[in-house]
Amino acid sequence: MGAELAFDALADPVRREILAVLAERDECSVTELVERIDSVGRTGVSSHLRVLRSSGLVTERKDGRYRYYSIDPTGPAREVIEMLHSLFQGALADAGRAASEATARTSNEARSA
Amino acid sequence: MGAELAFDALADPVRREILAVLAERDECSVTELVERIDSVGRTGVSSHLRVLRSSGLVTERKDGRYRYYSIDPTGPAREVIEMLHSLFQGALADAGRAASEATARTSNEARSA
DNA sequence: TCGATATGTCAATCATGATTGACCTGTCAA
DNA sequence: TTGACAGGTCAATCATGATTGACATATCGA
Repeated sequence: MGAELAFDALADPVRREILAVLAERDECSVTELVERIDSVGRTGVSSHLRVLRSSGLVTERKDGRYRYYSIDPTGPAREVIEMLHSLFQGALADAGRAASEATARTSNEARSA
Repeated sequence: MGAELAFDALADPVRREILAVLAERDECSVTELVERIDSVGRTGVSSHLRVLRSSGLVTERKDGRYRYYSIDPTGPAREVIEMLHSLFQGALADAGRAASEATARTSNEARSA
């Protein structure tokens, strides 16, 4: 449910760039973000922030005329990571088991870890 | 890099549905997938499989006239999960300290880093 | 060989989203 | 109060992608 919007939000490279900036700084005003992001202008950043906000990946704190954005890890972000684990970690376990069996039988390097 | 295509591939709900089917079955032919996926027709499934294939999230094994698809956890999938961790786990650690007693009832293996 | 099956590809259509300039609102500082 | 600043919203443009029917290719079975 929430993961739906989150996956969509994560698909855009500009939004991932915004998230990366927010990840290294604790909080960030919109102007700071605009200074950091070169690929789009202020309107674009604002538009992407709306998507990130409504997806639940970031939170907004209003203080005077500033709006401070920060990453919200308690929402769909966790859901997304758990979904990816359930999608890929099973096959990862299978691949690991198959690789160990293969290395046990024949010393053959088929997978690059 | 590889994660770029993977994030894009993961954004579509039909592709996530395909991945979910592949996650519960070990291998799957295209026809099996088409039977499982109702939202799009055979051409759509094939188109989505191409995106998933070129993103590195799935692998293809050809056998006669069948093509068996399976999840590839050794590629960008791992990269995506790691990137999401680096984006959200810092803030998650901060929030987790405050809610550590709340999450004590569920077994979390996130601490085994 | 011939027909049926499995699957990919192409072209066209259609919907969605990214980007931007212009404009509006609210807030601070003088 | 007024001007400057922070930020959102709107309408328009433009690019990208999702979907499908038609066609092509390859393989199996009779």
